[in-house]
Amino acid sequence: MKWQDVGEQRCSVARTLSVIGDRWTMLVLRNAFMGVRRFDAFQHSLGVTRHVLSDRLKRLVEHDILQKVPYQDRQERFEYRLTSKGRDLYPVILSLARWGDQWMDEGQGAPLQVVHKDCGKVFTPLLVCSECREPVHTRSVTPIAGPALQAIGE
Amino acid sequence: MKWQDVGEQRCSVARTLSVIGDRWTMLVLRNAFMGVRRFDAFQHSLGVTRHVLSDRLKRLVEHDILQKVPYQDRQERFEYRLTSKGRDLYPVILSLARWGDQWMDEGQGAPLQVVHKDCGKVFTPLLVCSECREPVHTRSVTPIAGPALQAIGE
DNA sequence: TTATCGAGTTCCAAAAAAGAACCTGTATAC
DNA sequence: GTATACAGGTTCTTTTTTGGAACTCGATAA
Repeated sequence: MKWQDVGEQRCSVARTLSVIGDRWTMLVLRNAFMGVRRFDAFQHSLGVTRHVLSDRLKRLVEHDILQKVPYQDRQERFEYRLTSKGRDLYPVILSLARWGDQWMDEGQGAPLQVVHKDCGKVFTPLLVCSECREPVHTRSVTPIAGPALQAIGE
Repeated sequence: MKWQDVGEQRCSVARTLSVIGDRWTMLVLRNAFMGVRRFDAFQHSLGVTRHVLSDRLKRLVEHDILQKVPYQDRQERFEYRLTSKGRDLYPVILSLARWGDQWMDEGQGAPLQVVHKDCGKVFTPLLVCSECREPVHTRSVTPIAGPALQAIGE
């Protein structure tokens, strides 16, 4: 199967990955969350080739994850900002960071920590059930067919 | 920068992505969470080439995310099972699925829903602060240098 | 005896990424 | 008024990675 076809599967993970699942895109987003907005800033901070960066930014804009906003009049210059669709990827980035902190830290602890402004404490992100607010683990979950699958009788 | 070098950055997201951040690995893991364990089952369910699958499984085993477990004696056959390090990636997969449900559903709703056995309800995964249990958003978070960075005086 | 299965490996062509150089308007320095 | 810098790309060539299909290998079933 070609990678382009992955996005057409009836699976939300596959659809998501077809947009942001390539090598560099997620790192572009990480930097966007850290406040990076301009082409050259992305390029220097990531070390990705300009070619690939250009391509990825274009794709993120097409998918309305980033938005090109002009910041200069005389000569048109744009910066790339997260849209609400893009900001909504924060749990993904935080989950990746959390896992890296825990399993890839080489015994040194997290390189960055996050403070929750609302309560003022250093925290770790925790994935909980929206209904009972208890942490969710593999074993405590059962998948069932959702509306999109029920509709086609599967 | 070459992709191999990404894992050496002092960033947990980069380190994580250097292991699981390529096109197919995350889909392999999604299927592992759905109970897939054998080579051919992965291959058929994903449509990935055997070559790439073989390579990705090898890498996941090297990084102790999957474990090869023999399930047959006469001729050695193995199945791939998630280790605890691997199971700990569940929040990542759930976050990806959640985002896809919300933004890539083409108006049809989620293909799969998840039931939380502990409370018996269909839920959406929610990322909360480990300290105050309130949902975490981009704007309510401040990153600070963690132990690994403080140690080298940055 | 031939066929099949599971779990790969090998080979070749096609696609994508790396790396570097080049382009294009503006602005600023000399 | 020429030279240089800068932001934001594009073009080019080389290297890596995929995609696709065929082949291997030992064990078993028909």
